[in-house]
Amino acid sequence: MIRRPTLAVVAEAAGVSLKTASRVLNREPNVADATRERVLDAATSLGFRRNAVAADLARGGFSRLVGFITGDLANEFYSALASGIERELREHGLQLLTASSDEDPEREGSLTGELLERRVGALIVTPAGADHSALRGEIAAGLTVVVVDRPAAGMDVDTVVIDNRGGTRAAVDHLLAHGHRRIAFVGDAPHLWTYQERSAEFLAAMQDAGVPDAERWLRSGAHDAAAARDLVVELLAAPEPPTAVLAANNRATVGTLQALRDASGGDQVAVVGFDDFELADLLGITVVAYDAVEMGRRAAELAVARSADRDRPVELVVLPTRVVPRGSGERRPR
Amino acid sequence: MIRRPTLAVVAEAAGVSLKTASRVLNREPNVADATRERVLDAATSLGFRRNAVAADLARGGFSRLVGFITGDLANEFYSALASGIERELREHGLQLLTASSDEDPEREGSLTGELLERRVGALIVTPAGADHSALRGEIAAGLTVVVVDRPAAGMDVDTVVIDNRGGTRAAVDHLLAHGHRRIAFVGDAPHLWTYQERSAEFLAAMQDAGVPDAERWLRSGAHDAAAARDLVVELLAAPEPPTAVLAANNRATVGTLQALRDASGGDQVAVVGFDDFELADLLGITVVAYDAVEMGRRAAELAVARSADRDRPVELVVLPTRVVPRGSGERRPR
DNA sequence: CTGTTAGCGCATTCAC
DNA sequence: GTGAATGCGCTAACAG
Repeated sequence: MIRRPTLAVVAEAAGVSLKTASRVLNREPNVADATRERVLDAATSLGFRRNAVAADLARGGFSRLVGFITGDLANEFYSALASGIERELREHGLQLLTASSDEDPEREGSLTGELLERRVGALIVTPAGADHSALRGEIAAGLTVVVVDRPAAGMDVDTVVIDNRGGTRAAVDHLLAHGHRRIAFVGDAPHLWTYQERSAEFLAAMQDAGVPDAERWLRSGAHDAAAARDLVVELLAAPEPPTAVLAANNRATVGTLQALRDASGGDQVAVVGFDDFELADLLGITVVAYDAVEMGRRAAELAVARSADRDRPVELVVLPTRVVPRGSGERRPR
Repeated sequence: MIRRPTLAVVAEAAGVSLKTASRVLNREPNVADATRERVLDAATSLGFRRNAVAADLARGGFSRLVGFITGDLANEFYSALASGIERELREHGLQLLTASSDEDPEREGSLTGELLERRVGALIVTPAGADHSALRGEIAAGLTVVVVDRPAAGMDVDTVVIDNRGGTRAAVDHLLAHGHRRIAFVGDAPHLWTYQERSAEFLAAMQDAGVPDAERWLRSGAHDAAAARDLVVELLAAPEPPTAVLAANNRATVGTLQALRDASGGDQVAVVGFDDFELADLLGITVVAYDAVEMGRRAAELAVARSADRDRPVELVVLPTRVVPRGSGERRPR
């Protein structure tokens, strides 16, 4: 285990002071070309590599790391976010530190702590719980926090979300335009902000279309595909079965498709899913799509901007969605 | 922007020396209970948070960070890896630093540099290129490197891969057992180690089965779904069209399915895909499956083990695969 | 059980 | 253009 050369060693080898070596390696001006080259030569021949840990400590304040606390890295939505975040950070010479909360508020809290110990310059969070008192204190202490996917209740921070209401409205209108009236909404946990937004807009759109009591076809609890399937099976067996289903997220879509595959006449039921997925094209599933990578990129952008200017106004970025027709959403009721 | 209290401040508030405060906060023994409590009280009331940057520097050597260089974080395979890695690292008090190489060897090199500056204790890499000269030097200098998914040519490091040959053999045998002889293999870029393993075993298995000239049905270049589709379309139009297709990765599987959907009689062709995917179940696609999260976990485990014992023998972990029959692989030739 | 003395590797004054 | 001195916040020997 060889010891890495330090700046001091490089400086000595080049016959200059530590500070001059530091200037060269940080590309600072006011160094004679000859000196610069001597230092550079010494550095490469010694295999010097700067120590970012020491540099960050010396500089004081924050490190050049940004933390990302996500619900579940293995979920394709969150990994798309991470990908966009990482790409944008890199442009600014920042590195990404990721951590999974497993959607557990308590874990989210302890992860926040660990990342803060690392003195991250900013924290990008997909809030799991409702209580962010810990974070609030940190923000007061100067921490940059950006929230993605869902707003953090009661916190005045930069936020990036998609246009949940617009997407839902467009999906419902799409189905209405194809002649459907009995449209079901299959959503996940009622306490999620995205559920609330989407379900509320669903009801509003139905009401605007003159369909009374749309609550009949409103279901929640589809936190996974199996639960969604059960909900759809039950809907189909009810007195007034829906002729179309709006699945409120990608897991709900999978469950819906499973239920329809198994049901007699299931292939007659129209389906629109929220969230695009790779095989939707192959399966011919109409979806409400948006760009998750861009979402991450924008979040990172906001984090960088606020770190540079703590006094800028808090921003709320709402990304557009669009309906992508692929067949399943264009079936007409019989 | 408030200044965080340091250990020294906490110590003073508690009326003890810096070192004693350090002992308490690091849960070291040999501190009187009364003292311990005084320090803890001071720490919490001051809102103290240890500075991991300073701690790592003082400890010297490496930081408590582990780097992961992946091909593309947005790809579900890599994000599953990342998820497994992160989970295992957390158990050991380590944090994960992720970076995407975009499968570009040059980028892989510069990312390696950046992570090393951060003094990561270990590097987990999905090697993009063939040249790892930079890494080799670092390993000599004491860096722990673990390689996942594909071995790094000419480097004697801990490695985690799946049983590509066994999986391929099982898939071919599965198709043979269902009566197929004209089996096609649709693989991605020929320079990829996984391609070489899988294609070689495909040919060997065919030969063992007494099918001559299986090269007729061997294709490469399916780096994305569109390319795979073209390859399959061409295969089906040839004089001796295959009655079954073994798609060598998840993108190839998608392309194959697209081609079969569009071809007349395509629904007669059997399909087995390498790599499982969420909707394979719904689509009834038989696949060669394995556990990518576990793969990441094992890699992290190896990284931790080697960091603790630099002299342990280099390990090669080969994870099992299994054929999951779902219908598409059980069709018999007509 | 507790405190003192030195650094870790670098950046940052301020001189020269 | 260049350098000497000082400190970032903490850990690590040693002493007491």
